[in-house]
Amino acid sequence: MNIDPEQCHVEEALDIVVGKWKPIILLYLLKNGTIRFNELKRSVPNITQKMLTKHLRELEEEDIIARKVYPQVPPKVEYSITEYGRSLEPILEAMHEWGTKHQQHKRNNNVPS
Amino acid sequence: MNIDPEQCHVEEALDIVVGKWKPIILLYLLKNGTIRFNELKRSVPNITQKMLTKHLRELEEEDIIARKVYPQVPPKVEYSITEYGRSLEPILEAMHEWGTKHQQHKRNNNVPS
DNA sequence: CTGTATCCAATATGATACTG
DNA sequence: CAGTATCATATTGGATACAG
Repeated sequence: MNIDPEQCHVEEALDIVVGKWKPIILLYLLKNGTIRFNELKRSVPNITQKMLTKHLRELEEEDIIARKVYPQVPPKVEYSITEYGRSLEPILEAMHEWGTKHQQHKRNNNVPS
Repeated sequence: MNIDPEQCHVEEALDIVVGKWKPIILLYLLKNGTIRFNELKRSVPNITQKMLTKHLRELEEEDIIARKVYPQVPPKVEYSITEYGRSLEPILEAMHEWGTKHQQHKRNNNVPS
């Protein structure tokens, strides 16, 4: 470990990825490339419009995703992962793998969830 | 990307590492191996006893850190990272590196923080 | 020294109704 | 279709006092 705790930037990465629905939103965007608002809403069970909008705005603000509006009625808005946003992929994969193993670890040790 | 969003386990990993002071606590433990409660409290500026205790309990519960009590007066309690806890190190390093680059990315694009 | 307990403020999330 | 506005609840974290 060579990270100096005094000047660690783990938080900056966490800020992007933390939020009740952000990981799953990111996974859908990484998987599909481009997806419409309602399509995403249907894909993420139980998410409210408010939270979907909020998370999408935050990710857009950080240049992780792009928002494309088609000026038509009814409106059509497409979201996609940016080139830059794809740099998060290894981290999400690492967390997914660790999380999977952690579930197993807890089962092996009868740790109450 | 080959993670199925429907069965993603990113959350399980995030749960461990999310919390206002958890990353810096983990970094100190990874760096020092063993550290006493008050030493840790002094190392993490502004943290309250309540939050330090809470985070340490949560990490212990997940088998990331170990707590050793020396039955003496005044009490002495040492915290250390477990073998298993060390498996988080690559993820923290990856996030730290990504976070560092992200700060630079934002500066390059004049993104308001 | 290593905690707990209590009360309080801030933030995150949810439910629901409304709009161009 | 893709949002916004409003009100309510839940969770997180902080301040402070106290205890073995």
